[in-house]
Amino acid sequence: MSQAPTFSLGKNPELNLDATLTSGQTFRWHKDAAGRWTGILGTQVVRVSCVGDEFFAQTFPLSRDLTLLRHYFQLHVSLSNIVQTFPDDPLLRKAQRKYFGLRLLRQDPWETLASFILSSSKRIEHIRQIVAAICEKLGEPIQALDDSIPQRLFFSFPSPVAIATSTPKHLRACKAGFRAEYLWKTAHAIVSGRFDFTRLFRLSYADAHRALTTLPGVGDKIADCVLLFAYGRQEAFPMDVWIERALRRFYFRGKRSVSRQELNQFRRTHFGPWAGYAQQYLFHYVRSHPKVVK
DNA sequence: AGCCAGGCTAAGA
DNA sequence: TCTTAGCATGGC
Repeated sequence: MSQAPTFSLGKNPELNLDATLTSGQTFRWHKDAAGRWTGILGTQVVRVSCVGDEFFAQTFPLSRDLTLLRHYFQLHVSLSNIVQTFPDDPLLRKAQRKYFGLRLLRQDPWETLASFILSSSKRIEHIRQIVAAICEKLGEPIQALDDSIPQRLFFSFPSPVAIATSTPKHLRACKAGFRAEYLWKTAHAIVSGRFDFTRLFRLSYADAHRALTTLPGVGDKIADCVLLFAYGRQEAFPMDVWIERALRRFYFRGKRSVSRQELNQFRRTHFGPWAGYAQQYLFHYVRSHPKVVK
């Protein structure tokens, strides 16, 4: 058998694969002993790595068109320009210094929506387990016929139809718990045409956010995750327990009496035009250094 | 053993 | 309009 060729996507010093792929925006990438990352984009298995400043990729089956990867990693986006717009405070300075190269991905809307419905009140490691189980049970098998891939069988992310024609009971067998009914009902809303997530691209942030929260299992936080990680809406600032702790501790001196509404007002105004990016740096930093907020 | 996790929903104040 | 119990599950 053969080995797939490796393509260069050029030099990019603004790409930190480890930070990007472990920062809780995506749940299906795996790192091998050589430091390469393997993931699934649609029905294609891809393997990426950085050597020095150079970004390399292999695709299975072979594809010479790397447009998909460039789009997924948003390689045209200048991180240094973005980081410049962040407010200047000690926490953000530390986060961006330590994890510079952390990029927001542009992921598939349905996979992002479904994954984050499954994410609620779960640790990232466990979200990965649930998503993996759902893909194995309901996704389509993908063969990566290449000698250099140890695990040759992968699975696509199950379509809305696949989820909808499954059952909540089946989804619970994937350890989805109480999120099973949410995912199943949301899949039905999409299959039936009651909800069209391609339409969201043309809506304002506020309207898209409102539309998403009509879905079962999707509230303010998950809507923001979907808008940020799949639709590229930089205003979205997902506030989970970690971000909330960080805001209270570092921007309100740990004052307990700060209301939720004050925090909302703050996150919408303080972080500038790339607030979503700032949020991702904060999140990854405090989650990697839990003691600074606990 | 008890607590917590990239929350949401519905009931009650 | 705002708070809060309840909801599965696994890891520490």
